[in-house]
Amino acid sequence: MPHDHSNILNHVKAELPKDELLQDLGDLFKIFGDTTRIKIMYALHEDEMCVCAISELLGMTQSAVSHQLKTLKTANLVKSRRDGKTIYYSIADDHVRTIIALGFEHITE
Amino acid sequence: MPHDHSNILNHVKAELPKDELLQDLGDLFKIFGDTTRIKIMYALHEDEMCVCAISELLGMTQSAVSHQLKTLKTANLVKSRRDGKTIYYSIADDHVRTIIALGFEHITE
DNA sequence: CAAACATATGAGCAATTATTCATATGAAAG
DNA sequence: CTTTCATATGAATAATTGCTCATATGTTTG
Repeated sequence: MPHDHSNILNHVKAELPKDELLQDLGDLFKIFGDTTRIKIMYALHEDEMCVCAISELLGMTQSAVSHQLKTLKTANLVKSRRDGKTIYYSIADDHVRTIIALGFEHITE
Repeated sequence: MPHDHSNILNHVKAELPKDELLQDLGDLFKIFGDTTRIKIMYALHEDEMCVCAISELLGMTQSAVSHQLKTLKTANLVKSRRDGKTIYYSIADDHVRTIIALGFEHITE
């Protein structure tokens, strides 16, 4: 007879947030889970930058960077402002900085 | 003539961690970027659990759960101990809890 | 030692996704 | 109003990855 877990299961089930929320949480971290996007966020850590500066920094196509910036913006991780022809991107809020900093701590110990 | 970014670029380049580290950081978050793994980590939030309890909780194959637990363990996000036939998994360190909590904050505001 | 239980693992398939390429939009300059 | 610069976007491709299925490993019990 396989062993029983009803005690633990009932307890954990009560604590576990709704599926939809956990899905959103996964989707959020999925966005952090790409080197290009991490580099972009790290680059914007201190100051705003325009798209072509970012592509130059990363040695990547303007198109590729634009695609990723859109992903980041949709997730409210970066924001943008227009100044004439150029568009400047910057970090949307401090959660982004803190999450990255924590991740950094984890891998560098 | 395209506009120049040498000032910003020099500054940011100096601040940016090495590629390898940023890659590792992305790889770490990639692991948080899956609903199943998020659920597992959340379930282990308070207490340890054995593999079959986790699969029962998530309504997933033991095999699928085992595969994900391996991923989590390789990344030092969970640890395990054996007690007879069963193996209990638990959260490896507090970074995991904090990172999830921060992600939660970000999406629920 | 054989049977039952708990977990791990390898190969394969299906789905997701990051980049590229071509092109579109939008703004300033001449 | 045409050209140039800056950015955005859609479609297609290549690579990654989560799950399934079959099977292996490890542990206890009879």
